[in-house]
Amino acid sequence: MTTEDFTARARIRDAAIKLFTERGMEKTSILDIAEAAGVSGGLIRHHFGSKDGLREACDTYVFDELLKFKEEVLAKGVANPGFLPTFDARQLLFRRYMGRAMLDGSAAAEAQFTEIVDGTERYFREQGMDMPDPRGVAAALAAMTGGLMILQDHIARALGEEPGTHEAMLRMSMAAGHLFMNPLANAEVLEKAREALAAYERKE
Amino acid sequence: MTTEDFTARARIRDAAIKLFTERGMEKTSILDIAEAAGVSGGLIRHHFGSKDGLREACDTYVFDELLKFKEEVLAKGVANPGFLPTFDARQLLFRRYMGRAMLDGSAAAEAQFTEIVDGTERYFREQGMDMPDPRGVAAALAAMTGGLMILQDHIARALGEEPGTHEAMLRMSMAAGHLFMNPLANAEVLEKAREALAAYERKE
DNA sequence: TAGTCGACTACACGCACGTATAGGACCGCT
DNA sequence: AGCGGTCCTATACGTGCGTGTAGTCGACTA
Repeated sequence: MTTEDFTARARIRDAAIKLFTERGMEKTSILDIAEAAGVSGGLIRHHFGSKDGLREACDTYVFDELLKFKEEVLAKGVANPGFLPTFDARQLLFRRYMGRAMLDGSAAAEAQFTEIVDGTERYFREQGMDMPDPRGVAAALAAMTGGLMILQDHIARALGEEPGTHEAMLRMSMAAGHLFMNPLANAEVLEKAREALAAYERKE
Repeated sequence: MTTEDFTARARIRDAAIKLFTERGMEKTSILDIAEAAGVSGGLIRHHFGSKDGLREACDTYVFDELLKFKEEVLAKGVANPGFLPTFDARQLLFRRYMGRAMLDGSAAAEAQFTEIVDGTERYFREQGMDMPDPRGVAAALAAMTGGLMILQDHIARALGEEPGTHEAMLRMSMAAGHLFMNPLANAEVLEKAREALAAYERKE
């Protein structure tokens, strides 16, 4: 966290990121953002040209911030492949934003996804991890962690926890960690999955 | 697949599910759906009352269809816990629809998520699988598979495959299968994750 | 033939929202 | 003082879209 930025432009951007994340792009009007940022609607146009311009600015900002954080972590020597639990509220928000942005089809979000996959694949190879399709696994992993981010409120609700709370995040992270560190399927289930796949192959 | 339903009502519902899934609820107008279904906009209102009514109808329909499929699978004696690969196009569409619906915050989608978590947790217990927080793991698993569904186009793109094709789905499924059946982290990474978590715990 | 009912269309209303414009307040410069 | 530029507000415009209404057509009933 550098020095706080209290300019109207920054306030608008932050409010937009928050509201876009919570409600989605379409359900958030410029006036909503203006109100949340304590400015007039016109000022948003002045600074960002249009709603789409604001969205692009948010995309690249979030993208850059996440990249910065990643480099920071790497500089510390922690070989973080992207799936370790992170609790920083700001970063959680940004990851969620990216999740939504991917659904709305933003260029920056697509680039971000590819970037994550690239990095994870590289990590797999550097660690000398043995798997049949490293890039495929990296992509699946990125989507899964994306699902955790995007659906975190639903997870909390299903667990009877208050969404966004410390407890909910902790429990989710521990559960995800468990999944990543323990094989889920036993031999029997594995065999059934193989059969199902083979049946499909035969049919088409 | 039972006998096809070619009534205007069914055509509207199917078109709505398709467009809602592809573009999202907000970006799809009633007129778009009407055109896709080959009817007038007014007829949608006649049958479903409002756009929200149409959305609810879609929700419950998709919900029911997925439930039917699940029962079908269970009747066949396949102990499918919900994370085995499924390639049926219709079902894939429905799962994706649910993923989007969860983000838009629909009551039916929330119920569906909880239902999946319930079923998965029950499965864990029936199989006697040993884990510290079965419900937490079930919820995380549901969110992860949800992420795979929702972000499947991005996965395909990152893999250089055409979205929605046989190859893309197969590769994604195999990769996901690999993740579920093999521990991802080695002892070193595991230790680092623990440290990160402990550091967070100390701070807050 | 007359009457009713559901399926369906055409069309107009009203509102919300993105966009555009004009102008005021404040600041730095000469 | 005068001037230009930037930040910011207030307000008006256009339009896309959900909604409401009126009305047509065909099937069924008596």
